[in-house]
Amino acid sequence: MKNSFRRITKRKLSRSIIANAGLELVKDKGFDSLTMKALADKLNVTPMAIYRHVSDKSDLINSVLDAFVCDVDVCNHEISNLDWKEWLRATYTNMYTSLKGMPSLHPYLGNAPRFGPNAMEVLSKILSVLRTAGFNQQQTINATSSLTGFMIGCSIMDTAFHQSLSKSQQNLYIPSTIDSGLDHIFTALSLELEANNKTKVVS
Amino acid sequence: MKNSFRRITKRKLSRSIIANAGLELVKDKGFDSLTMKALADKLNVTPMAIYRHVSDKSDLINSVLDAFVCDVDVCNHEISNLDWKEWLRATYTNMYTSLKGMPSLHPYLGNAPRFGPNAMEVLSKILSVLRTAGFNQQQTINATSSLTGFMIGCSIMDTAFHQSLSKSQQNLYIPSTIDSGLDHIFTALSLELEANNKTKVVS
DNA sequence: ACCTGAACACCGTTCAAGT
DNA sequence: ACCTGAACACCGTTCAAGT
Repeated sequence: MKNSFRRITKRKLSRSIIANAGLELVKDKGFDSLTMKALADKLNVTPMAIYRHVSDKSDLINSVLDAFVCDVDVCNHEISNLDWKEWLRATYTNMYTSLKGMPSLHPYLGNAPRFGPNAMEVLSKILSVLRTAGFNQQQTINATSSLTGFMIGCSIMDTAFHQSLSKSQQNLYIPSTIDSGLDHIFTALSLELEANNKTKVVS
Repeated sequence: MKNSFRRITKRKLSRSIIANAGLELVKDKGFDSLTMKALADKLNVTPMAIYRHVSDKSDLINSVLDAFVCDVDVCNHEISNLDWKEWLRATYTNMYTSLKGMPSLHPYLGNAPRFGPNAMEVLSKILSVLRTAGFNQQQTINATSSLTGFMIGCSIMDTAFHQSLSKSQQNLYIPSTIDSGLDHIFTALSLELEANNKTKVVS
């Protein structure tokens, strides 16, 4: 009785509760609003209470980013039903769309964030899809780097491009979707895979 | 006499002097060291003197970024001597190498920076090379977006990837150069161009 | 173990004042 | 026109103290 009471009243905070509250804050009021004080107010605690669960602000940001990855759930489509290309297209398009919808997170991406557990899970799924498709280890790393780099850069660039053009240029600019770039990469990856299969038959 | 005296003693500051001092500060002491106070100390003025030439901190950052673009001079190779692919490869490799060498600038890239005059000059050169090569307007925009997005994303990712792997994984990880990704994109662009030329011949 | 309260050094930015 | 000096609200973070 006494124990269950303490279990309820204590431990109001946890790393994941903090991360999700932080994500909500960024969602609602943007990048700059994620401060220790604002987050503490949202959680009805003192700013210092947060430091019991995250080591510092950059640790907080990393866990918010990982909460975001978990939230958008980019890999919710079945692997088995699609070939590698379609699966990757769906996955990266999901990521891209999610990121574009949340430009407040962009500033964090440049800060060499550490991949959290959720991001790592997505990453390992991508790697395994590529390996299963027939790419060797180095090709898999290169492909993942190309795709991920392109997806992130593209979502950042689209925003930057648009802001940089003068008023008169803005109606000229048709924002590029991520599709054409993915087409570029997939075309090249397919060729790479064909070459792999040929040398396999020969040897 | 009096006028020339005033011209020398006054106007110690200018937008470009401030931008270059800011760039030096970031170069030497990293991202976090670019504060109004530190910059003012470097220039031997009061923090407030800077506000006469830049409107606020984000304006300062944009001008520092543009000073960086000017500094690295990515387009110093001749257009005429190379075909479009080689010229673009050289340009984007230059940018990538410069950015990798200055991770302190990465955080700014996520902040949807406004392209300054120097960046705009580079951008227009790239666009013109693609148009001259035979791409239509939409293809040119798509290609530029692919290449630039990939280049930026790749330099950010490489750093993030490396930091995220555990110690035991780190020796497994071979950092992907930008080359393979550019290969991917160029392969696809070449196919696109071939298709363009075919339809031209037909019509 | 978990949270609070007071304090610290620093940040960007404002305003009125000097020359 | 260009720069200074003092002040303001806010930031992340520390430390010792409470329960």
